[in-house]
Amino acid sequence: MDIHLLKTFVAVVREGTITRASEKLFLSQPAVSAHIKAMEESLGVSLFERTPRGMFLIEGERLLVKAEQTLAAHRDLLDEATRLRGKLSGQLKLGVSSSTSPNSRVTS
Amino acid sequence: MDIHLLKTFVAVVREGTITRASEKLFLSQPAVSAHIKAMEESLGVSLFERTPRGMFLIEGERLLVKAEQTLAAHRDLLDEATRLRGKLSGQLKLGVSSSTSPNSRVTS
DNA sequence: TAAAAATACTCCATAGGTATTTTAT
DNA sequence: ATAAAATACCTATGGAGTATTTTTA
Repeated sequence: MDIHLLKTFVAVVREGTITRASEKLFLSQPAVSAHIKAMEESLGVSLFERTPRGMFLIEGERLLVKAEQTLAAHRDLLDEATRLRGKLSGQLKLGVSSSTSPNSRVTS
Repeated sequence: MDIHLLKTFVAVVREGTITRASEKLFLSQPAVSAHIKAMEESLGVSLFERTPRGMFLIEGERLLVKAEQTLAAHRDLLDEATRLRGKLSGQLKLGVSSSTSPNSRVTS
């Protein structure tokens, strides 16, 4: 499962409609619809009640919490990577290396 | 980022070589190699020291912990989904629904 | 009937596999 | 020389978009 599915899930719950969520996420409406469908299928659970007014979570409060926790942990991971990037930079081949030795790694 | 990348990352750290990790993960060696590469690129950090003996984490203990925490949170999410599945089953259209009303949803 | 979601379709990017080459002790 | 990683190449699947249809209060 991709982290993006979780982001979409949370966005749809928050926004209440797939259409509004798709705007916030800068995705098309069908893409968001597909995310939700993929998530429901991979989890084996119908998550939402579909109505002409939008999407309503079925019994999914805890699932929402777990999704948010997973996203938070992933954000922490990214933050840690940023920390590392600062710490190690200079010894890495970042982006365009102008004829740098291919062996530019951490030596200690 | 896909959860699978994190699983691969953790497996490579644990096993010490991409080759052994690939066996545990039931993936080809190049697939695992690509996972690591993708992860390093998306994070912008070189995670491993490559040697003919295997892969060694560079300064990545905390990153490993964060990856494990994210995986744990995701596992919790899956568990919660299983719980929900049990709770809601019977009122869901699962697999082959033999001429069931399309309105078979939770009513309360 | 009107808003919202789902479907159909097309296209391209990506993921994974096998085979091979490169690397570094 | 050897175990391990990286690369090359190919194929198939999936993800995203636009356009359209279906749904239901």
